[in-house]
Amino acid sequence: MIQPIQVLPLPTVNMQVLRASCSACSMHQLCLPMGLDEADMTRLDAIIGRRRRIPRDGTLYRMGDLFTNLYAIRLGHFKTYQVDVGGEQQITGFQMAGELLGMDAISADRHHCDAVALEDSEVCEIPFPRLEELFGNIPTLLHHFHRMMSQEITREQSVMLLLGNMRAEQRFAAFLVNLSSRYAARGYSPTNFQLRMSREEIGNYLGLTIESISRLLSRFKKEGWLRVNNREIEVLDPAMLKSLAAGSGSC
Amino acid sequence: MIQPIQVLPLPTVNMQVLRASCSACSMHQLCLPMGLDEADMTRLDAIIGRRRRIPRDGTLYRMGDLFTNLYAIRLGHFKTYQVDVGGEQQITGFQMAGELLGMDAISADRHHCDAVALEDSEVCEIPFPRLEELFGNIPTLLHHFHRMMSQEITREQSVMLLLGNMRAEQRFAAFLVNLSSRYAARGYSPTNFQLRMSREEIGNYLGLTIESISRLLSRFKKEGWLRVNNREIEVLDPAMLKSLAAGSGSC
DNA sequence: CGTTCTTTTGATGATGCTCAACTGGGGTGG
DNA sequence: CCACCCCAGTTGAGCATCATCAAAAGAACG
Repeated sequence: MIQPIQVLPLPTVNMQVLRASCSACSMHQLCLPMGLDEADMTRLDAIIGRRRRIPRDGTLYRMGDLFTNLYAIRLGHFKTYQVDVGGEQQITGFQMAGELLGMDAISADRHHCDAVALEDSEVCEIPFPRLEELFGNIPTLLHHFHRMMSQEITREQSVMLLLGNMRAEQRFAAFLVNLSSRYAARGYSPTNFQLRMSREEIGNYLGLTIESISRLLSRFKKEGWLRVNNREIEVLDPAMLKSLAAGSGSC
Repeated sequence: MIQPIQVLPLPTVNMQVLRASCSACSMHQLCLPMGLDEADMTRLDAIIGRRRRIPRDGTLYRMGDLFTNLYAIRLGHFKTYQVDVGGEQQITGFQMAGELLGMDAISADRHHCDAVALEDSEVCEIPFPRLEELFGNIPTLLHHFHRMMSQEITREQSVMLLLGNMRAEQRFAAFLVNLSSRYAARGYSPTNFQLRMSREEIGNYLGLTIESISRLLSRFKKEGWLRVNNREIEVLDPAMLKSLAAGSGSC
């Protein structure tokens, strides 16, 4: 991916103003501009104001913040989580490049969760009111936007299935299979990748404790299904993981 | 609600062709036409083809069915559930009048779950391609549609929080509080209502067993927080339920 | 090299599941 | 009308899974 050379005049952190361009972005086959022709992509580019860098552990938005933008992840990884009244956090998703953040905020005009970068990341800011104006003129864009929202709904339904019905082993296998396929869709190896999140974050997402995750990793390693080195994962037996995730663990 | 008098010429079940009219529907303040003026509501009415009756336990659509329509519930209650490879079902939601069914199907052009009526019900069929055409002309409608999809996303996130973080008692209290507030929004009593779903379905939804639900009901009754008679619920201590749902159960 | 945070591993225990028996209401047929 | 069945729900006893608590071992960082 070609990065324009930058001269940085004392940049305020997080506020790097770089022209975002969908046509030049390697993610445009997965992201919002999918399927647009040159002309329409230019019109989309015109409303995307700037790219914004978020450092590791930096917050993109917080629950309760006024909703003005959607964010397309251009680079890096994020987590989103809700905080309940008791202060407990529940991670509702891990997002990677090409995915859209903030769709849950449309309903109440305020963000419904926190979004935090798991590593140094970059997003494209998409002012939602201007995007809505574009919808009237580019039906393809609108349709694809609906697909992305719908996809978020089905993704969450799958997590509900996971949290409601699966045992620990199955949850964790499903988690790995999911990551694997998403990396594959981005042209990365489905068998060798880095976990960008801590054991604790994985556990939180899966409704398990950090200790359980650690034990599962150890066991999967011992069984020869994985090679594990800190956050470096090598999947040795993808078929086995898939069958575990499908629930045929004990059969 | 005024029902037009019908002469029924050997109606095929489920295929009752009745003109649906948003303007005459008591749910239009909650449903898709929310906020539309007379003229736009008429245009929406024009594309809504028919009302369809679904008897108790009748299937509105099945996972894998081609996606052609959204459905607005006019009357009655539904459940949606996913079936995993092992044949286990996970209920992903209970829907009531004024709510929209089928939004999860947009992403893949096929339904992603089954929708089944919990009692004799009626829906309005909304052909999605025609709705999309309308979006170009009625920005208010589009915006509200986005709010409804977004609301579904936040709803599911709350269920993830529930399934991932809460203990049984808290889950069940949250479930009751949720039902209560939805009935209130529809002008029904928030303290006296009928459960339309079985104990087993509640348990499935909450990631618990039927026995646990039964025990929780007995305990809530014993504590004096509820009066229970089969599926008839009377909430005696709404504040207590809310505080349980918020996680201050043991404090 | 020490400090701190993350992860691993072990021992113990509680929450909620499984299995089983029983109750009660509603419908059916004698 | 009553006997019976069937299904949904209730209640109890024992147990498994995963959480909790504790301690030690590795990484990461200055």
